Amino acid sequence: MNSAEIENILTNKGIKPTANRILVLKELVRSTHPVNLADLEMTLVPMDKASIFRVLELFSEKDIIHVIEDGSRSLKYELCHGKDHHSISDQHAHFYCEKCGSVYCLDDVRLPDINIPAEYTVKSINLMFKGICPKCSD
Amino acid sequence: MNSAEIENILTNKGIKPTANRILVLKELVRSTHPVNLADLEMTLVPMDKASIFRVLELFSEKDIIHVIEDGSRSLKYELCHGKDHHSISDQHAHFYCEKCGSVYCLDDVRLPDINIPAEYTVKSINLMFKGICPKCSD
DNA sequence: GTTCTTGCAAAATATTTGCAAGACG
DNA sequence: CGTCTTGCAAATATTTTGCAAGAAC
Repeated sequence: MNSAEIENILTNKGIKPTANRILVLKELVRSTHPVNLADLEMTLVPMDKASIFRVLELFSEKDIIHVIEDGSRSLKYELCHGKDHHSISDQHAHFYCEKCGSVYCLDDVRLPDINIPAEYTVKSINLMFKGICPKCSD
Repeated sequence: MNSAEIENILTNKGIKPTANRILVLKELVRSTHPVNLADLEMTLVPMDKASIFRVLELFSEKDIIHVIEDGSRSLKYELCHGKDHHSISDQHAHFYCEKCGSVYCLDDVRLPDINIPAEYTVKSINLMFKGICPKCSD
């Protein structure tokens, strides 16, 4: 994905494409795993933690990224993969390895049918499996 | 559930039933919603936060309780309901209200079929819906 | 010049550990 | 005694906010 495409995503969501926002989005596009704030802080060295945080907050509001709670005691962020970069159906399951701390996307695990009472307005879904990953069980 | 039964649960799991542990377990039995450390700290006033924490840690290891991450930025604890006070199938979905912070147990939502690769050892599952609860959408 | 964005510093929130005193057997 | 448990205090880890300087338009 080139810079023009990155900027398009932002503009389409009504976000002004500042340098910092492009940096963060580029990094999220590049990432194959969900990443946390500390990860991004290391990758985007010139940028301040608080600024990264605020960009992520913005992206989350605008449904560009998903926020994942994997039990590692730190939030992880991941690009939405949906065509319009957001939909509940886009949300997929994750596997958190309790040993190495890696998070894997389990694209093949279907989210369950949502048969919860209509009075509940569902905005997002998090399905998290925890245990030991293949690498660590060797 | 009376004190003898509470003590039995502990003894059956190989846990010495100290006064503190009985206190915490009783409170968890009484709770209809998952509770966090701060909740327990208020309910069990004479008891120290660190001690509660360590009891919860122990209970979690011994599969007496589930630890739930609902996105509220604080862990919630809930008694396992399984016959033997633990099984993955016992784990059910939860709904977190982003407005009032309540967590509801959605006993009717089935966990999805676990068709993830066999190389992954699944130890626990967290299925979390987030949005607005009936009370808050009125 | 008014609004939006950024960096620095620090606050706020939660979790987790060190250690010595006390309980238990 | 020796081990396990507890309370107090403090360390850690992360997220989140206040504020002033700077950039954008």
